[in-house]
Amino acid sequence: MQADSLDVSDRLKTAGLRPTRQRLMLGSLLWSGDDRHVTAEQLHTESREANMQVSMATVYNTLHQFVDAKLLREVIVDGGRSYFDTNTAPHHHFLFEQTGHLQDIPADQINLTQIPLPEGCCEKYISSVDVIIRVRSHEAAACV
Amino acid sequence: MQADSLDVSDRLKTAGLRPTRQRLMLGSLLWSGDDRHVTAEQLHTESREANMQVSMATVYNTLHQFVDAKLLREVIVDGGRSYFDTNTAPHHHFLFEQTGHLQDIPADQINLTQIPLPEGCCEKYISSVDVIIRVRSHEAAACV
DNA sequence: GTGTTTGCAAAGTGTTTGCAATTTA
DNA sequence: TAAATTGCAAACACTTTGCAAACAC
Repeated sequence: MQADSLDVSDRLKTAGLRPTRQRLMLGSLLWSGDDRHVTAEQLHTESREANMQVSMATVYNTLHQFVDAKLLREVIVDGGRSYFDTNTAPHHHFLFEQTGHLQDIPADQINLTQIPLPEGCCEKYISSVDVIIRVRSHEAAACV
Repeated sequence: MQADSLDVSDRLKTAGLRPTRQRLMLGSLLWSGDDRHVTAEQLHTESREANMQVSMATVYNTLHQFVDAKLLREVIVDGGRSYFDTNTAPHHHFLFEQTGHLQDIPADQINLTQIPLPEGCCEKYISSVDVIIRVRSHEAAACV
């Protein structure tokens, strides 16, 4: 599951993005483990912790380039901040309200075979169906 | 379906909110017709058009008081702006991406009888299940 | 070398807040 | 009159942008 920097480089090239120092580093932070949900702020902090200088502007620009290139998906669950999700396959999310953390829900765990369509619209105009299950308590909630 | 100002006044009193000039006016804009999805900006514009002076700060404060009092529901579908939904019953939304408009989907049109739960969590910790169906084309899209 | 990318600082957007003046009960 | 509410202006958090310097190919 570990994606080394060669993979990141290839990924960028395939997407038509030059493998610059900054993109390689942000990409390796994003893709060197399990699927993640990060904010621009978090990623910026991580890159500073890794002693790699990247400006906030570049973090934002890069994240959006990755989204445009379908290397990431943007998830909006609360006003103010965007999450960037390394899982680009269709799926859904738990949102833990206390912490703001997201957790993936595989698409097949939610039955959405019969979605409604608005007046005069057909399936091919649906760009996505997003389900967010908001969880009041914290992640490891004991269920009484 | 028309809610006159007496209704608004009653609604506010029941919710424990004093029926001030501003709340009565915003309430009557919100509740004098079909269910609506408005932004703070829109509501502020509407109140100015009705020749009623209300400050932006008061629009925001009032909307949040209404949300806290369960007279409204806040819907977040894109970063930056919040929508306030006069339909407080459980339901879902179409989001028309071109216009940013929302349209209600009655809860019973989407089958969500078997929702998954995160590790160590039970139904009673679920505060809501929100489905957003994003529609690429405009509202009156002809389907070829 | 040429076009792309970066990073700073400034501007932008939507929202929240402190506090004095006003209004409500 | 006492407590709640309003509105201004300033502060806020997050994000975007213009442009000169740095970089990749």
